[in-house]
Amino acid sequence: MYNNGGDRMAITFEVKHIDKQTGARYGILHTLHGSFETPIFMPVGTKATVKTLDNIEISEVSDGLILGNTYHLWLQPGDEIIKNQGGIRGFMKWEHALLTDSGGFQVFSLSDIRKIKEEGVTFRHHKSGEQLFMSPEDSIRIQNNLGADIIMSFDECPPFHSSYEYMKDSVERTIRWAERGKKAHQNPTDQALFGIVQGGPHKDLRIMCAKALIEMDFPGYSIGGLSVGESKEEMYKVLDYLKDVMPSDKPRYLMGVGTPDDLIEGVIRGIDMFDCVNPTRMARHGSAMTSIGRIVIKNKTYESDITPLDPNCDCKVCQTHSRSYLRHLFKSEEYLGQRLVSYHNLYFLKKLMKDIRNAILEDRLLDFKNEFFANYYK
RNA sequence: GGGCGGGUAGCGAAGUGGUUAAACGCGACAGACUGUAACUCUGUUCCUUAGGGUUCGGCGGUUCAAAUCCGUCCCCUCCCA
Repeated sequence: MYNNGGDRMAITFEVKHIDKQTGARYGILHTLHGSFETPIFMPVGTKATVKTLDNIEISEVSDGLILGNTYHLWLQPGDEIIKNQGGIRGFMKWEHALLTDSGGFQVFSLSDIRKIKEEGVTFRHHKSGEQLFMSPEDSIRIQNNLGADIIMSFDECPPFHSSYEYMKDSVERTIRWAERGKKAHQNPTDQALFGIVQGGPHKDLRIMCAKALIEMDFPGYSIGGLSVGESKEEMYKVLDYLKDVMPSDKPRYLMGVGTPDDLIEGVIRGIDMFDCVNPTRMARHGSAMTSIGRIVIKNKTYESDITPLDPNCDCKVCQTHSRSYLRHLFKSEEYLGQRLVSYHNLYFLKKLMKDIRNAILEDRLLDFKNEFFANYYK
């Protein structure tokens, strides 16, 4: 259908409606394993598991598109093993769509145990200490083996407040790596490779990076290097810089963002796709996302509270269990607590994205935002 | 009845004369968490009107100074009768 050249495309993207109040986009993202309404939130399943949940539950609390991670699956169990079982989809028996991150984020999160060179990144294995090396070509090769519908360029995710000189060098290298990755990509008709825009807080570097990637013509573009410790204002500013630079007919993916307020603000700034570990990590640490704000379910105040986690939620956890019971599960270190709150948090974001999409279709996203924040604190 | 060891903050447990309100662990109470090195990490945890005050089974001593030394009493473990 929308495939430029006549060849099969791994993904196609249609923008169906633009919200008159904010300019936010409603669209459909077609993959070979399902079509998805956007804006969409994608739960993170780093090691081919959305922590604590099984596939049925993941299906219930996602729209059918989840993440895996190149670096972690490369180390364990190894991408060849996964390839031989039909990729991540066959390996974990996930019937829907997948996206893999390239390992670029680990260049940031594992910064103490890695070295960056033009050729690629040397890591020290975080458990064994063994020397590892990943080039942009390696990352793509591994992602070809993992077989996700959407894959990412190998980038450097630099600290947000690196010096301008460092950031410029880093961005230029990330662009070269994107080019190398694109050349190494073996099956672009099955897997859509996205370029990742870096540049920290700098408008000129962000725009330069975006333009260079657009020149290479990727089927979608990611925005990286955000939600790494900078303020929300700084993050929103970067999105504003890029809003009119990024191609309007390609999906825009804001990597690593997933607080309710950031999702709304991101959508308003033209973002179509999000992922984040926040809902599941917070859940495992005993915090719930609710329509009135964050609830730390471990707190003593919920000891005898027989109301549901979120009184406005219709998920099975809120329909069944009390805050008192959930708090008890956490205080007594029972795994079920982590599972139930993970389920609820993802459901909450799924519902939020649904509400956002409806608001866009009805040209009232700004009203929706104001209503949402009227009840929501923190 | 005799002998040994012991009683330290909510619990466990260091400390055997002087920066010791007392290590550390657990528990408790808070906080953090945004492309997952994460069931992880951080802080507080005798009282306080924040100046101080009162502590290491009880009472009484020694000393400039005691959880630490001495006497005595109470309680606990184990062993012998």
